[in-house]
Amino acid sequence: MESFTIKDVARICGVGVSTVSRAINNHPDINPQTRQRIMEVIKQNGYIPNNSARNLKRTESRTIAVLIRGITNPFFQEMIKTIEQITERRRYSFLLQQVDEEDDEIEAALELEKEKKPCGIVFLGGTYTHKEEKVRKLKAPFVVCTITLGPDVSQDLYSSVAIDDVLAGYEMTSHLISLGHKKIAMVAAREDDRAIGRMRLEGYCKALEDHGIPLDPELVLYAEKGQNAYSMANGYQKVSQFIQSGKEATAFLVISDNAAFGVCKAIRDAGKSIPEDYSVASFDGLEMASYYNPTLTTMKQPREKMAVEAMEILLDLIDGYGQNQHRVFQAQLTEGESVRRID
Amino acid sequence: MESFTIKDVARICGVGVSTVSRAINNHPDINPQTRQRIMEVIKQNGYIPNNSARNLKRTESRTIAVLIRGITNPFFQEMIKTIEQITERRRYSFLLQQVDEEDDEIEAALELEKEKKPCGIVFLGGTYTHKEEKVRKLKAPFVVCTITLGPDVSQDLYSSVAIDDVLAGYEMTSHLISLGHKKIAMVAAREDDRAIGRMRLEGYCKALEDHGIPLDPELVLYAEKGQNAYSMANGYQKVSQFIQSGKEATAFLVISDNAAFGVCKAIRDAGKSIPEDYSVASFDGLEMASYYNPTLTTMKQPREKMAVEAMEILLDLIDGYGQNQHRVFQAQLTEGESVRRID
DNA sequence: TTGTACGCGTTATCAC
DNA sequence: GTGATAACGCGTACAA
Repeated sequence: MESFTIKDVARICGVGVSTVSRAINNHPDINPQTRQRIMEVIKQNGYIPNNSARNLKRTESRTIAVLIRGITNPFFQEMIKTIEQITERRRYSFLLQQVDEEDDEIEAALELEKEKKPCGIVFLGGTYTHKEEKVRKLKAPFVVCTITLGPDVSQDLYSSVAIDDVLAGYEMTSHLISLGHKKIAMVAAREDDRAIGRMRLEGYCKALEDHGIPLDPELVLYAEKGQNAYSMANGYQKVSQFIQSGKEATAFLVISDNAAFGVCKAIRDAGKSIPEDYSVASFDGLEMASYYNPTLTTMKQPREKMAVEAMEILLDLIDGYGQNQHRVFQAQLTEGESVRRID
Repeated sequence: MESFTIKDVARICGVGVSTVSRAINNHPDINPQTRQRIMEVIKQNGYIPNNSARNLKRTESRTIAVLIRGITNPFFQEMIKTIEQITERRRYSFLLQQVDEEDDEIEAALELEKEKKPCGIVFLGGTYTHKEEKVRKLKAPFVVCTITLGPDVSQDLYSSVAIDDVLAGYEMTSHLISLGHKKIAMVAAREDDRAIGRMRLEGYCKALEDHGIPLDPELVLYAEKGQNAYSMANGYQKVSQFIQSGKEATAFLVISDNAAFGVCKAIRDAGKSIPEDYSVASFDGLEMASYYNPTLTTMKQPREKMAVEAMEILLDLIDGYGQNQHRVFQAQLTEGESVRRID
C-alpha cells in the first residue's frame, strides 16, 4: 500500500536520494560501486520509480508519442510497428495513445504534452479542420500521417506525410475506365466528410469528367450519418441495398479495403460473383487485401516508407536540424483478382 | 513554453488556488458564480491541468485501466469497445495501454499503478507463467481475459474470464471427425507454448484419442521460433510447406481465424479448393471470419459476453461487493462454408 | 464559502 | 563523488 519510494532506497543504502536518482538515470558522476549497490537494493525490493513525479519534474522526456485515431483501424497497425522499431533503435522511448473517434486529437496532444513532455509527436490519422491558434500551442515538433491539417493551419507549423488521395482516386478510376468500365459506383465516405474520403471521391469525379463520362449521383453511395464508412458492415449494407434496388453498375470503387471486404460479401450474398458480375477496387493495400479471396485490386499506400519518412523528419526536427516538411507519396496500383476487363 | 498553471488561473480570477481546484473537480462547497467565472477563465486561456501532478497527489483516480497484449490482435478490438462503453456509462475514465510482446504485463501493471492509480485493471491476453509474489504486489483488483494466470498463482488473488480452450479444441476436432475426417492436420502454436495454444492442441489430441484415431506427429504443424503463430503469414507458410511435402490430410484445424486466412490462401495458391480438397476450421470467431470467402467454420468466443462479465466482476470488486471469480465460457461452434462432410 | 500552506516522489542545482 | 534542498503543479487539511 504505502509505496516504496526513492527515499526508502536511499535509507537502506545509506546514501542520499540524489545519489539514488543518479544511479537510476545513468548519470556519469557516480561511483560505479555505489551505483551497483543501489541497483541491487532496487531490484531486491522491487522499487519502481513513480512516473508522475518524474514527469512533473522533468523538462523533457526523451519520449516519442504516437497518437492514433481509432485503434481498431487495421491500416495503422503496421505503421505502429515500424515507428516503434525506429524509436527504440534511436534510444527513445515509445508512447502509444489512442484518441477517441469524437475527441479532438490536438486537445489530446496538448494534454499529453503537459503530462509526459514528449520531445516529438506522431499523429496517425486525424481530422482535417483545426484552428491554427490551437495548433500553435503544441510545443513539441510533430508529424501528421496520412492527412494534412487543412487550409487554416500554416504549413510551417507542422510536418506531414501522406499520399495524394485525389490522385489515387483518379488513377484507380482511370484504371477501371481503361478496362472498359463506364458505370462505376463509388462506395464513399459520409457526404460531410472533409478529409480523405472527400479527396478520393474528388479524384473519382475528375477521372470520370476527363474521360467524358457524366457523373451519375445515384452511383455515389455515401455512408449514413453515424455509420463508420470504412467498416465492413457499411460496405456490405450500401452495396446490398444498391444491388437490390436494381440499379446498374459494372464496378465498385470502395473507399477502403476494409469496406471492400463487406462489399465483396454483399455481392456474393446476392448470388453474384467477382469479378464476373462486378469488379471491386479499393484503397489502402492492407495485408488482408492480398489474403482475401479474391485478392483485391487496390491503391496501396506505402505504409513502411511513410512511417520511416515520418520518423526521419521528426528526428531531424528534434535534433534541431531541418525544418517542417510536407512529403507527398504516391499510392501504387496493385492488381488483384477482383477487377476484370469488360467489353 | 512556461505553462499555464492553476496558479495563473487563480491569480487572474483573484481567488486562491484551492478555489480553482474545487471548481475543476466539481466540489460542492463552492459558490456557483465563482465557479462559473473560473471555468470561463480556464476556457479562455486554454488551461489544461497537469495530470502528472494530479496523479501524484491523488490516492485513487476513478480510472479503469486496460492492458492489452499486442495491440494488433484483431481479437481484442471488439472487446475494447464494449469495455470502454461500460466504463464510461459508469462514469469511470478509461485508460488503454499496450504492453509489448516481450514485456511482462504484471510489471507493466505495477508501473501503471504507481503512475495512474487506477481503481481496477483489465488484462486482455497475457502469458501463463507468473510468480505469485509479483502478482501479490498489485493492489487494484483485476480481471484477466481469455487466459488464466497459471497454477502458481492463487485463484484468490485475481478474477478471470475465459473460454475453455481445451474443450473448444475438443469440440471442433470432434465435429470434423463426425463429418468423416480422419486426417486432420493442426496448425498449432509454437511447441513451447504454455497458454491458449497448448490447450487447444490438447483438446485436439484428446478428441482424436477418444475417437480411436492415433495421433500422427507429422500432422501437428508447430510454428517456428520467432514466428507469430497467430499471423496470416505463419498459416500460409506452414500449410504451403505441408502441401508441397506431399503429406495427406483432409482438414486443417487452425489455431486462430487470423492464421486460417493464411491457410486458405495457401490452399488456393496450391491450386486446391476449400472445402472440396481441404476443409478449414479455426478458433475465435472474428468479424472477418464471416466476411471471408469462404466463411469460416470457427469456434466463436463470446467476446461481448466476456467483456460484459469481466466488467461486472471488476466493478463489484471495486465497490467492495463480491470476491474474485473465475468464469469459464463456452465457445460456440459456428458453421461456415469452409468445412464439408467427406466419405 | 474561501484562502494558506504543506506534501506527494522525483530531478536539478547547488554546495561540500 | 556525494548530500541537502528547492522546485515541479496540484489536492486538501485546516484555518479564517
